[in-house]
Amino acid sequence: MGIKGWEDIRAEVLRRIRARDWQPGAQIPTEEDLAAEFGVARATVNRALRELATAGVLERRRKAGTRVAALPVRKATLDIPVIRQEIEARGQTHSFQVLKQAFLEPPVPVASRLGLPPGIKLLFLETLHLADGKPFAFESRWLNSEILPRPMPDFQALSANEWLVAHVAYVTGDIAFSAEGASPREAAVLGVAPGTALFVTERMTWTADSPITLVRLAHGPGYRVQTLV
Amino acid sequence: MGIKGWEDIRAEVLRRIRARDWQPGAQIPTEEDLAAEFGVARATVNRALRELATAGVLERRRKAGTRVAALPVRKATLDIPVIRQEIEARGQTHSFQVLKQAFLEPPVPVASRLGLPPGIKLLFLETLHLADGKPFAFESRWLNSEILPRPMPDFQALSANEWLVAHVAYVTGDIAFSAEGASPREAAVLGVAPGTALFVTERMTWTADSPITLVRLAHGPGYRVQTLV
DNA sequence: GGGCCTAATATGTCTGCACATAATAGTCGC
DNA sequence: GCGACTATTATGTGCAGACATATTAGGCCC
Repeated sequence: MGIKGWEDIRAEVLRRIRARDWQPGAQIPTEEDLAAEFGVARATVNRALRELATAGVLERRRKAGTRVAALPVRKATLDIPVIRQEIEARGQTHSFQVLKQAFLEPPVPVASRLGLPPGIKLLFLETLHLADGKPFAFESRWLNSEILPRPMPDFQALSANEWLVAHVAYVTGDIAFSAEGASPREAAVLGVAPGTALFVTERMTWTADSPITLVRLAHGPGYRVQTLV
Repeated sequence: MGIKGWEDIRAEVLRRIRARDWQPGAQIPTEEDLAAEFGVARATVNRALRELATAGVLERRRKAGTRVAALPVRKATLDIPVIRQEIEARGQTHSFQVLKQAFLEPPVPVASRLGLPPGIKLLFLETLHLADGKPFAFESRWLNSEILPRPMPDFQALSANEWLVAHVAYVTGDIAFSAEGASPREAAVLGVAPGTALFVTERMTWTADSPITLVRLAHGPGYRVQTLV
């Protein structure tokens, strides 16, 4: 029984917060005090409190101490899997069709978001992803062609996303979600009425030096992104 | 110069992965080897690799060692702020109107998602959130009335969300995002055309023992949820 | 080869100590 | 009282060593 490890300490601290022993905004005892109370080393308490701080439950500042977050900015973590995995996880079969592939000059907003000077040509790909043969998501991708090898990979055979994951350096990037009405083209491709609410995911990725790709994924009705906190 | 702390080690490991010195799926040296190479303690390497593992870049298993994630399931963290903070962060002023407040029997899906037997009455609130006086989001909330004090707080004065944050034990919950067409009522309240694509956030929260609230927030056009990885 | 047990091994965690760092609280001079 | 400096303090990080635990690899028997 009793407190055994940092996870127990995290649980106990959470319990006290939930039980309102420690109220939002209030200061909690120092690491040293807690370490003494639980009979563990300070490093162990530190680990537990640090985890709670990155989860947004606690706010910590040197010298000022640790307090319970007053307005808990909930930090939700989402898993963003590769689209094939996402479909297969539902027990469906993934397939895709490349609808368009061309070197184009990107519109100015795209170029500027990628940090590229206007006038450079990028590889533009339009892909329809299917789950069990039914339209699942419509992908439009701008791809920095400088990172591609010669000859170019065959994106008809392996989706651009998976090729990138396997062959290009691991990337950082940001993701944005929004809702948009289906354009006539999107409506036709996805088989829905124009104006239908689509869930749109936009991802931009880059390496340290250069941008890689800007993807827009439009998902048909019924699509949800879910989080378990 | 040189490696100084766990953050430097994390950066160096990331660099090697990006440079494809260590390829996706490949095994990387053990903590002990890396500690020797960098001239630090194993605990320091452990800290760096652990962070990369929780970020989804590495996969670690006891005895089996550490390898670069083959299909990096990107883990994105989102900040879910209180709506007032969200609006004020844009430099706008938040206000809200309670459009409806009543004790109602919830529809079966709502009751079952909250884990409540059918027939129980819940407090139902409809609130319109405004940013600089313009409609920002439409909130529909089912609230477990058992957790409310007598007399009931005045939700016309303080939004239900903020009252909960301040007065109810810290909660866990899950969040889901989707896109939906505006119902006639939502369209009227938000001042958009019916069928307009709305970005919908659904949150359910509960304490250890009992459910607290189920909220549906419908955001007007232009709303985005963004992540910095 | 198949199945079971055992040893080896990499990560996971803890301790006790130390020093670094940021930020507050207090002190001093005026 | 005010401003600048200094001391104090809580957290942040580091180290070396130890033991725990999960999992694999190898050996053994059949």
